[in-house]
Amino acid sequence: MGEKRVTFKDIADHTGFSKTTISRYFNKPDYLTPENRQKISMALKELHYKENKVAQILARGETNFIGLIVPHMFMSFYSHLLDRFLHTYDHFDYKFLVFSGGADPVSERKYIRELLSYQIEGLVILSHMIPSEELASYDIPVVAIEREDRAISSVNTDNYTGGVMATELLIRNQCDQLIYVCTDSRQEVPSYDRYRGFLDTCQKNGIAQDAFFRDSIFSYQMMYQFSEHALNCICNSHDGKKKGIFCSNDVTANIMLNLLFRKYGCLPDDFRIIGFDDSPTAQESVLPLSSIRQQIDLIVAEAMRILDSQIRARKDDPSCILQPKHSLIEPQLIIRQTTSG
Amino acid sequence: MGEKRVTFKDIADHTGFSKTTISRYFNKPDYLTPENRQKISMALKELHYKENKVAQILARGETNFIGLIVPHMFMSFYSHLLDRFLHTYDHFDYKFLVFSGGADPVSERKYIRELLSYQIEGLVILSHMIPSEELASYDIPVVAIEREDRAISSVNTDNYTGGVMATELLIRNQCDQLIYVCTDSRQEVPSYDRYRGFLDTCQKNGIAQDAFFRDSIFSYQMMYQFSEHALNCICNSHDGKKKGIFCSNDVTANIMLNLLFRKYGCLPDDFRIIGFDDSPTAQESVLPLSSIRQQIDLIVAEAMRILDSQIRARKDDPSCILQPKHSLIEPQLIIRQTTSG
DNA sequence: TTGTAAGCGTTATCAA
DNA sequence: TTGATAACGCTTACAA
Repeated sequence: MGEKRVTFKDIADHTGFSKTTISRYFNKPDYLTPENRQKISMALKELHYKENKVAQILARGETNFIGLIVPHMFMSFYSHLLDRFLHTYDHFDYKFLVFSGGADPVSERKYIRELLSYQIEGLVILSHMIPSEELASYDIPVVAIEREDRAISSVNTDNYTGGVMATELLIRNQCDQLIYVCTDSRQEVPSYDRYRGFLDTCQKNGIAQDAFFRDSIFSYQMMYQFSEHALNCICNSHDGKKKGIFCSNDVTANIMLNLLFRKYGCLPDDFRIIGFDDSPTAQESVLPLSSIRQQIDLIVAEAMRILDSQIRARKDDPSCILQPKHSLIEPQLIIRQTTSG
Repeated sequence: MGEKRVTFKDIADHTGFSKTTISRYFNKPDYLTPENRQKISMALKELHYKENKVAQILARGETNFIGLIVPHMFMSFYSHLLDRFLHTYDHFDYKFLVFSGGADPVSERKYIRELLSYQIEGLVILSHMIPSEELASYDIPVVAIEREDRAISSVNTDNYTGGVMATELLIRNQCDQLIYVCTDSRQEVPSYDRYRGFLDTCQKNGIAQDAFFRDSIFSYQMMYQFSEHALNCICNSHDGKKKGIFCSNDVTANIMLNLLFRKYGCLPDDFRIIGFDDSPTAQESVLPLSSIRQQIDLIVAEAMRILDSQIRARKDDPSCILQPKHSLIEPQLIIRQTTSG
């Protein structure tokens, strides 16, 4: 209980070596003779030495900290991403200082200032509060995922292709009226490309299309109401047609499916639905939902590749300029029971 | 680009004060005259000073780091907890170093060693890999949530009461055959108390009961298969009775509900279902699921209260003994459409 | 192969 | 109200 901290000095005194030699035991063990290594090793155990990386940081000027800001964790997309980032520790040895997004830019700036004061070497940003130009101005490597990324590096799903895949599947399902339902109407967000892919594909195939956008959705309740409203409109406007609904996320798709299921006890033949993300919701819904999978493992791997290479570049040449890199990851079409083949 | 780090020394040189005075500007501003404060403030801006908390840690011996180990983030319970913990930053100023659980105790021990080397002042542990006795031996404040907690502090939902609530609701629904379906059979886990509450309530009311346990479930697929198997058994064994199914989590309950819905197009009248956690799944399922809510906000608030008080106690008296505290948080009965009143 | 001594950027203790 | 000076625990030239 309450033992004083054991330091290199204590080990040095106990073994008769200098602090330097103890340091070398950890960093350049080859310089020591096996016997001396043995001696030090014993002393470390006897005195219950515990290493202190804070001191090491100060001396070396490297923290191996990466800051990570998620907007929230209620969308499984974000928690899944976070999980994968944390697991990169096994490869990269970066430790993650994590913040869950503020309600406003002010508190998020506070988070970032705090992160910088801990000398983070890079930042992963999933939240949308701060414009990329400001993030770039902090002059550390930053990589964004599925958010506005004009001035910073980013990794995103190839949303356009995802939109095309979903739309083509609905067309193969003989739908003659396609509808895009979206819970975020901002054009600067990468996911807006899903709509572009949808539109182009409808046009190319000469299929009628319709779309519902809604902004500022902060809760499941809001999403439910919006979906219900959209579905009512769809039923009223496109009666008699075979309707293919493409939702910008699985939660919305699931709500649509549930509404139909409660009404008809099944997915009626004149409806086809596909979601986006391939989140757990997609397989857990009453009828497993077709979806466009975002390959989160690949997204994270690529994000870390970019971040790590920029961090290394900075260590070689602290004044080097950080060129934003933008990577796209292929989506995957996941066909389940709300569409056929 | 590539500016050298600006330190107190630079500010001191620039203003003609000493480093000490600059430090005081931040920590004891009252000692300075307003004019001098002004001068320093200007200099900080001109030179673009950025504070360095790593140096501060070393000098002060306080990190304000809390380590946090989640088992994974695929169960929304954990990601929700994590989200709430991160948000306590606004009250407590603790920063969280987060690890997502290892596959085995060996890698998890590595995480803990790393955390300790960063001089964390406390540990929140949600994963199950390391026995509490070992965690206690690290001699820093530790608080566990919904895991084995013999030797460490913990905050848990009052699972027994939760079990009673669920069971009583099913009885009020005129069920005459109750079934508990559980995806974790370890008796040392707090959630086992749900079963005890279930059993006692069945006995007290003289209602027939049955139970299905399965261990080592690592994926949705396994959970699905287990649920399907259990439901088949239930249908075969208890035909003609009104069956009240109490699932140890909402995901299992949702699977059961989906299986019934696909078969019958509705929840048949001789079935009632209730889950546990009140996770998003519960409201998103085809028929909104009744559930026992774990009050995550309260759990986290209480966990931080315990942790913070032990951390403070340790600062006053580094040799003080850490008495494990165990708190229970009341669950809430959430009645939705898979049970009535 | 090992040691000396000067950092790293703060804070704490005294003294003025 | 301010300033020297010595920590904090480790790394890193440079020297031996």
